[in-house]
Amino acid sequence: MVRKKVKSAVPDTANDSALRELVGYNLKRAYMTVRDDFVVTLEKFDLRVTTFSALVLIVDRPDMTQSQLAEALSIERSGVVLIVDELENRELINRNKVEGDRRTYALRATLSGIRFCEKVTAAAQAHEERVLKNLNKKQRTALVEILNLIEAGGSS
Amino acid sequence: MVRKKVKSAVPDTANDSALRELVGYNLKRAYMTVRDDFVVTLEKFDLRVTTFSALVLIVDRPDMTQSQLAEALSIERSGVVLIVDELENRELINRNKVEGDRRTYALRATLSGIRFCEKVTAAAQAHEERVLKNLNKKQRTALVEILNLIEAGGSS
DNA sequence: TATTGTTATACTCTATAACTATA
DNA sequence: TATAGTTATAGAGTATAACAATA
Repeated sequence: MVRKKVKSAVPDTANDSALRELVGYNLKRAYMTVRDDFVVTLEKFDLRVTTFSALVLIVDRPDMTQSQLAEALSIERSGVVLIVDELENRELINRNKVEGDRRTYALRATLSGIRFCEKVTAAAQAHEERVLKNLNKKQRTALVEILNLIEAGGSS
Repeated sequence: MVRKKVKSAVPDTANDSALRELVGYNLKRAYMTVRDDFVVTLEKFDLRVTTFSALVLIVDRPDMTQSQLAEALSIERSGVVLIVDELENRELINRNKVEGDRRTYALRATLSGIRFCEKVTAAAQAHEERVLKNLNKKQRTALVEILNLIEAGGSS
């Protein structure tokens, strides 16, 4: 049977006006919107968001260690192992020996890793255009500035 | 041994400048900052974020159904069952019979549920003050406006 | 046939803890 | 003693799929 309201005091949409009073709720909703589209974007490259971030960080900063990567990604070292394993198995990065400290690896992107990263980054930029199409340049700048103020407040 | 750099071309902090170019990355970082503090805030009430949202929605809109709640929370109906179970076990809400459709429940907060919700909401507002302390009134308004533009773009 | 709520199960992501090898 | 990386395991949170009751 098709849903049919005959008479009722109850509307059939939720009322989230109280939650909307919280900035955090609006932040979460927008974040989810962006993330959902980004996840779909990265699926074409068989990448998860964190794996993409890891690759970009390694490309951007050759010879970083796994512990530094864990710190940057805000995850545990044990989680980094799996991510680095995958990137290495796909020959996008290498674990290189470090002279003077045989405990650590210097992570470095391969040539194909760098090229791959460039392609994915282009797709990420297209994703951003898509998902931020309602915002003009000034709004995007203002948004990032405010977001960074929030992030800066978290550590104080 | 204390970590001691003698000489090295490699800085010991990560470089996320490439990721910072993506609005989504800044959005995620700020979201994580806010969420982490909110999770701690809600722990005192033995609530998870989604359970809190569910309670507020039910208080705000008496007699909504579980399916409507699932839609509003953007989760599956099966997940709502567990959340409603918990809220009901804690006597914060009731599952009431609906005349004319014996399949559905009308969810309604109890008196103590409403009072509890008010207390948690006050704590949530204090949390927001804390986490948004770096933003003035104008910035908060601008932020929500821009976030809502992003969210609106997701459905188009 | 379609929908609501339910259950059982599986999956994704991450944390925790214990371990090794090195420092 | 402390640190880097590793492994095994567990937990949180959610989705999927199948089901009974009802529409």
